[in-house]
Amino acid sequence: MPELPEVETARRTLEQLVVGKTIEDVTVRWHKIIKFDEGVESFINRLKGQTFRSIGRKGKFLLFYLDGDVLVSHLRMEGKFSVKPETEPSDKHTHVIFQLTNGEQLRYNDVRKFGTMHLFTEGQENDTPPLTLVGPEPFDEAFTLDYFKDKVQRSSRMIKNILLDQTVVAGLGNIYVDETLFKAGVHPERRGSSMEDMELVRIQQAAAETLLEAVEKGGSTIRSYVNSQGKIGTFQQQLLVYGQNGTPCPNCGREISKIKVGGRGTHICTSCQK
DNA sequence: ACCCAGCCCTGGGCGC
DNA sequence: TGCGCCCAGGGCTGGG
Repeated sequence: MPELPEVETARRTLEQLVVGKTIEDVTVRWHKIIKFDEGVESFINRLKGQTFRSIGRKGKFLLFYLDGDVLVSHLRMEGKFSVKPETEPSDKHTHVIFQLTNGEQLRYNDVRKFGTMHLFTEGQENDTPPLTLVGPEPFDEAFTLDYFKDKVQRSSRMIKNILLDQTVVAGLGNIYVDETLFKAGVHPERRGSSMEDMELVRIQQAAAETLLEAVEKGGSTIRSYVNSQGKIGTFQQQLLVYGQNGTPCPNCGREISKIKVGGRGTHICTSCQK
């Protein structure tokens, strides 16, 4: 499940693979992925002839900058891009194909069909949902303690749910939230209003550190997720609690348990996280 | 204003 | 072998 580190890894890979290449045509096999008010045909027509100029990222969104337009893509659970020769057959989970003028194809593959693509005139993307709903990333200057305190301590929500809220802090998903809360020694079901300043500082540090380390390792490869080159990240090898239920806590040796928080599988050490 | 359940999807794992 | 069921989950929508 791509979170910030996996999306950043995809961004870096795609930058090497598509920048400078031109879209000749687009095939959309699953229309619901395309979130464009004027319709899929119009989406396709606007993209034809545009060249990829650069690739950015905001939270978990990929931003493909073209000639005046920006394609904004969210991979959700299992979306992935790849670049293949047009002669290579596509599989049944390839839902959007960008035919490039050099004989290659940028393909969007998504088993669950949860991913989305928006198209904006460049400059308008940040003033329109979904990007207006993306808050600061853990290592952004805007993610100050005062900002974080304001969002957390006035809330009765559970801290895990607050951290998963992309308007509060962008980039964390289920895996890295569990890792962050473990490192910070905070129980995921703690209410925002009960959080002390020092605990919030620890969470901020743990979130930034966890995401940056994971980016360095190329992200985590859990279940089917592999990056655009088909290569796998290695951060899953150093996950401290996610998916580690039943194994000893790396800190105290007691068993990691798995509970449900807000409907999501949650991994904790009940002795280290209070 | 806030919060949560339900929904979108499919493949894998399970019990029978 | 195959069927039915449940689970995984990010973000949006609708209802309370």
